[in-house]
Amino acid sequence: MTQSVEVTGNAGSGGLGGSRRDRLRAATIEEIIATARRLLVASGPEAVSLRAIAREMGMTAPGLYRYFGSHEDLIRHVIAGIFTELGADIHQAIGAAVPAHPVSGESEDFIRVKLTTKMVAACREFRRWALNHKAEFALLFGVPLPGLDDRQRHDVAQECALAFAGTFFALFAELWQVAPFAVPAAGEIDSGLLDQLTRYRDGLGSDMPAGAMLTFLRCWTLLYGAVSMEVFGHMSFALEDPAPMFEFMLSDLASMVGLGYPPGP
Amino acid sequence: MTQSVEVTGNAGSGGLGGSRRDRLRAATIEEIIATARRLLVASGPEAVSLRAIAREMGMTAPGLYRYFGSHEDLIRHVIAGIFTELGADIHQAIGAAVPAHPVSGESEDFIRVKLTTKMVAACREFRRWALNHKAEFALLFGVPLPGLDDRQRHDVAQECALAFAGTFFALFAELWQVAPFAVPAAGEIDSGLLDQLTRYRDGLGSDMPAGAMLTFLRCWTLLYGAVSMEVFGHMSFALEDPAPMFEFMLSDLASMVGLGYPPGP
DNA sequence: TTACTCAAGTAAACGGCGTAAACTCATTAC
DNA sequence: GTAATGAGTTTACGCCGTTTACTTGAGTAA
Repeated sequence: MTQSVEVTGNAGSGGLGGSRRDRLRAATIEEIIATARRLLVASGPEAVSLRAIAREMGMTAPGLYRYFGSHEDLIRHVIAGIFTELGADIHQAIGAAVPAHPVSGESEDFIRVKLTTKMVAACREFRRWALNHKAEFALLFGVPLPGLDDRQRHDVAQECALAFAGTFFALFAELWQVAPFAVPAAGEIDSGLLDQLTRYRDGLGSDMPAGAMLTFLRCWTLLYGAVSMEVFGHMSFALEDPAPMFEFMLSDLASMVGLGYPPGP
Repeated sequence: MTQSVEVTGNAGSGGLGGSRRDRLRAATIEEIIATARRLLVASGPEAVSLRAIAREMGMTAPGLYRYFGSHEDLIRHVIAGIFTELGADIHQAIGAAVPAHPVSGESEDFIRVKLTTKMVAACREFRRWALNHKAEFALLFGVPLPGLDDRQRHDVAQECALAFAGTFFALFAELWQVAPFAVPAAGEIDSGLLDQLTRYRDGLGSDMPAGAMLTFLRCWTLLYGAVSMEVFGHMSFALEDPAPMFEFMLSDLASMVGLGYPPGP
């Protein structure tokens, strides 16, 4: 599932090649982000310094302030790019899981199986990507940059994060439309929570019941927990290889959306 | 549930008081760790520099190398201390949730309710502590220090993390012993996973079935996911106040161990 | 008492970091 | 032809972890 959107060295440098650019052309935001990304992948988060990026591009650190207001601002753009790429990657994985075009008149059971396959593929791809891109995953889903306390303001990264969530949500919504499953009734949900879920749903322009939104978040929590623990090594106190545990968790997840045990990988 | 084990300024300084110590007495490892901890709480993770710690103690940074091999080594000891404190804190919360001493001849239902209460109290306290100690939580449960790739070696922090897990596990084991619940049968579990679970169980000296160990880890994954997402602000894309969602997740968790909907907070 | 040892530091330095201010210089606009 | 501007550079400041070499005071053996 590793596709062309994934990071490639010096993306967009237009044939200049090599790590040092001549001084005939100005740098572009995209080049800077790509360079930062390359450093991140190659040498980890602490290697992504303004000085290192500038060095890699054959310029000096203060020059980067023409393009970004601060180091954090630059990193935020890197994050935004990674979110977008991850979304596309998972989107493609979903498509690749069910290669055949839909045929009108398919049985409901068949559609259900196809959706199960898609869902499972999306989750597996999320884990696979995370394990293959630990530094990037940590940047997106680990401790946030701006400090733990401040509210997130409108921000490139937040925007792309929302778009990424949309990738999963679209699949979930499709599943709900085609093969509705049991979700908590509105009466079972705390009224404050119900309000928030309704707002969230309306913001997404969906018409699913609040209980379905809740189930979406429950699924996401479970998926996030399992993948984060594995990537960050917080599961290793118990399991040396968490892969089969992830598969088991997928069945928990599938049962939450009324699907059977997922097919093997 | 905030108790005496929580961080207090200049813990263990033996009446010296103030931030500058005179040079009549050597520093102790405990003092250094406590100072680092105070900086962490007061000013966040990036404020915990050797220079800042030393400054706070009225000495210079290289002097700390008498006590720790590196900055990372020091932080690891800080982490170990926080794990221990968190374990004690949750242990106390469990005790406080069911204050009465056990009476022989209690009905099984009553015991069950008591255990539900304990379990829920432990989970709630974990969340409460995490939200009140975000920087510390991030250090324990966020992106690990040594980089994402290297295997964890035998280490103070890992040791204390294991002990911390024991706090939850003891409760889980008690629950299982007193009121066994349905767990996946050995036949339903992937054989590789089964092996790992058995090893993990044996390492803990327990005699629960592997399926119960699996359920323990499923519960922990869910709890970790919910709390991490909230503390790190990764839930705010959907919910402004994740508290009622956490309560709902507690009911998911309770049903996994055969308990009813938990009583309100 | 004196000499020796050694733990517990300090001082200075190295290279790296984010960032600010002032300056350079080629391209463009008029 | 000249002024303005974009895209940098130089220099500097104050942080950081870490290393090396030096100091100092307490304890100890003779």
